[in-house]
Amino acid sequence: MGFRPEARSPRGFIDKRAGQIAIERHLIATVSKVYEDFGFEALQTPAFEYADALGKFLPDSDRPNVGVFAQQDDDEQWMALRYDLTAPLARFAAQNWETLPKPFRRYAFGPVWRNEKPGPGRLREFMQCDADIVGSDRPEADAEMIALAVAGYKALDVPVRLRINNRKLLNGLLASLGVVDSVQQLGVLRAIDKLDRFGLEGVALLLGAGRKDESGDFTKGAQLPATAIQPVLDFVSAGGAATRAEVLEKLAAVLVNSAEGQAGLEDLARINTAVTAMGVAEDAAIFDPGIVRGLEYYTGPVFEAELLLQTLDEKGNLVQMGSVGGGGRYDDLVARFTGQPVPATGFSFGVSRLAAALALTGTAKAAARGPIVIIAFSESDMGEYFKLAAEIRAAGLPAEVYLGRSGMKAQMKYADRRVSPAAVMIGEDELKSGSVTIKDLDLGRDLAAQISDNKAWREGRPGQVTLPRAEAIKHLKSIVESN
RNA sequence: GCCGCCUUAGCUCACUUGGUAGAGCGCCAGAUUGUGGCUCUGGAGGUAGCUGGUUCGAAACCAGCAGGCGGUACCA
Repeated sequence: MGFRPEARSPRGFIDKRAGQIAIERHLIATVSKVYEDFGFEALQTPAFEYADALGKFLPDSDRPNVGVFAQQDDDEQWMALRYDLTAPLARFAAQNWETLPKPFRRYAFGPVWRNEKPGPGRLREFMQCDADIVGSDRPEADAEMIALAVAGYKALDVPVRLRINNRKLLNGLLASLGVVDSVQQLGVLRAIDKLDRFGLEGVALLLGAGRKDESGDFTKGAQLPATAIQPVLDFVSAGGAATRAEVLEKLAAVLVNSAEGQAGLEDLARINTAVTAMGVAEDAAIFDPGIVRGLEYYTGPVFEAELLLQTLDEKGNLVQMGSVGGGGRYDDLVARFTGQPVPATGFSFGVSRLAAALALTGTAKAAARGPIVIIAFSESDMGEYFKLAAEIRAAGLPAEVYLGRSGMKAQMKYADRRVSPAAVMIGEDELKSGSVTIKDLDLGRDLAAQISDNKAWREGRPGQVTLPRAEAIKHLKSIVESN
């Protein structure tokens, strides 16, 4: 033999087995149903888009794969795998704008790819499930995204708190403090975004000179003067109030001399009225001025879904999951294509992260049961086995004939490993008497817990019955239905 | 991208300051002509991440690279 490749998946990419797939499918099906209930139509767009359609992270010939996975088509045009579902929607909406019913409400799910450093809970290929409204500038459209998200997590039975902010508040704050330099503005927003990780003290350092982290690395701050730092801290601290209306009152006091801030508060007030009308509880969706999200992308209200479950890894360490969904208003995305301003707002469920979190917490246990396994005794009787398999399948139960070449013991082990409900034996004895032997593997496992002697275990044949061939299907059904 | 730690069997890890590798778990088989688990017995499986250097001799010491973990930056 020559070169042998190492069997491994590329970093940041994972294999998903039956259990994980079942969880993801459940999540997507449940969320899709909620989206459809809210009047969103399904849309599927390709994995690849022309790179210029994906937005500002354009690959160029020097650095084609920064952030995205890109390649050149044979006509030399750059194509890239989509990094979210929103950019393809903007492209689709622009391309079909004349004929679409407006406002256009669509949902979509599927994998997205990001070419960046992977980490726990951060893969380079992951699943999203999005709903967006294109063509409505009403705050009530944002309110509906919030109600939709809350309904989605509720349908999934996942405890989540939605945190809501408005970019206009942040812009108003910056304006009232006289922060006009765009680099400094970004610095302030990034500092605020770190609130949940570094606390008020950490944010204060990042707003000022800068902060040194545990590894000794120094992060340069936004260089705000001390007189400007305190108002920012006051602003982000205003989220502590009990109700949405109370948070708005506190923020109004901080933002008195800012027109844009007042406009942002007006948006949030109308959102509050609408979500309250839709029955969204105060603790399910809160206003939190510390939420920032994607810079230079969102233009109005922004949302982030925080998982309220503590997730532990195999070693019992607390896992920092990050947000399990988010969204907001992005009024400039479609305009990139058409030149016409088109307001839009949306929400995205982080399906892969949710699935990972649920798998870790055991909330969704992967009960991936195998098929009924028909033991293969002899070459000459294979026809009998397949005949029975067909009958079992016709009765609506998954079944397979063992197709390896190992002996009886290995076949039982195989059925055990597949987590099969039952093994079926048609050997010489059964053929002669027109019977079948069926072993209930779950029952056998339970009975075995009380048997330590191997001989008793083998000869006792726990969970096993031999009965007339005609009764096989009925018995198998009762076994499957009992677990 | 930057900082720190790490890399030995499929997995988790040992190998007293350099003398060419071991355990547990897992896997396969037998004890048990047609029976999962337990127990016992046996077996397979390693170029010690890669490349180069120091040395009579390197898994161990040094350098570079790759990969992993943690932090940080970025995150549409």
